[in-house]
Amino acid sequence: MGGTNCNSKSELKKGPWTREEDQKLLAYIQEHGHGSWRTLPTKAGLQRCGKSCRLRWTNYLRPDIKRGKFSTHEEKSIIRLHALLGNRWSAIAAHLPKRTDNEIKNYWNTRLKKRLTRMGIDPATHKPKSNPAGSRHAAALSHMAQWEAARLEAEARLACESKLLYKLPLLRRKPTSPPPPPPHLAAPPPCLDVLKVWQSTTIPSCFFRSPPGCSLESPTSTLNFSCGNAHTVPTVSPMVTNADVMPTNECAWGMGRAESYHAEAEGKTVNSQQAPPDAYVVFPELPGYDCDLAGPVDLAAFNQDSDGYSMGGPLVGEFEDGKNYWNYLLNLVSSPMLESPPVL
DNA sequence: AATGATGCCAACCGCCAATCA
DNA sequence: ATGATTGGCGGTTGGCATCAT
Repeated sequence: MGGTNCNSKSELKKGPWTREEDQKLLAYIQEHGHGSWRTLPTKAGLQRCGKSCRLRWTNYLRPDIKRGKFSTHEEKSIIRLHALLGNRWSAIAAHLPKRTDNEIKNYWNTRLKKRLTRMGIDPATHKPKSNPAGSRHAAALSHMAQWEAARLEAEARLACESKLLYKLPLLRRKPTSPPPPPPHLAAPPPCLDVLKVWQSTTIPSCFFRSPPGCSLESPTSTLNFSCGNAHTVPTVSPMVTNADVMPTNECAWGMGRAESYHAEAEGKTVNSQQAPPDAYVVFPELPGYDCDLAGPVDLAAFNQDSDGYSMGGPLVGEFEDGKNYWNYLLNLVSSPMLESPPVL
């Protein structure tokens, strides 16, 4: 077993790839596509196992891979995505365009994990290891624990509801809406990835069926929330009606019909259109809004950070000067004054 | 300059789930 | 229904580069 088994034939080459091997693999795939990875090495004239070829392609040779230093925003994204998703690198990579899961995993293991550890945060749980009570850090990290608990609760619930949604489309609230798309058109079952909650204020993949013209597809991940080219990452402001809100102990998750959206990229509006008829949005409870959400709600309005990125999350507004929790915490991470561990 | 420690990252390994025959 | 095959994922390792002593 073990995928395209690399152990069965001892004559197969291992170790670093040479330029010649890269060129062979690249040339073959560009001409024929990869097809079956098992048979590819023979056809391409490579003394490698198919699995090795696949990894070399997905992690290194693919033309749509962005390499090099991670930007500050990417770094922030990895941290908060990890807080939401844990070590699900492919899921994280699905939300970082052009980055591979391997690269993100390496970056986390070699840098971000250590940085969090230095701050006294357990990188596995994003909770404080030991912290003096009453400190600003402790307060922040206690919210992190609440967020984590809410995440788990929501994830479990949404996993159940994702099954129901196929049987009970529209949550029994919208009898005039169309049935779910046929299997060949359907997106993956909604909300198994709880990150859609976070995404719902940021990108159109919040729609169960995404609108055209956007993509957050990872070069490696098969978790496909994408729908087109990946040149830009638009900010999308869905308008939601007929929402159901499901409160939990600390926050609430909502689900509503996506009436319309407009997308922005590179600082300007690139389109404005009706949402697909079967598009739905999952979103965190909007602080200050009535849970019944009688009218349309602009999700983009409730939570953006100073960089203009939507931050999402149920804890907005609990911090002074309007900064949301995640932004606050991420600023802690990147703050030079916190390079050393907190004073005990 | 030599050597050991540490950082970094490409690649490998083993497991799992989906698909196929 | 079942076993084999395949592709994908996350954890781990090997080896090179850089830093510290």
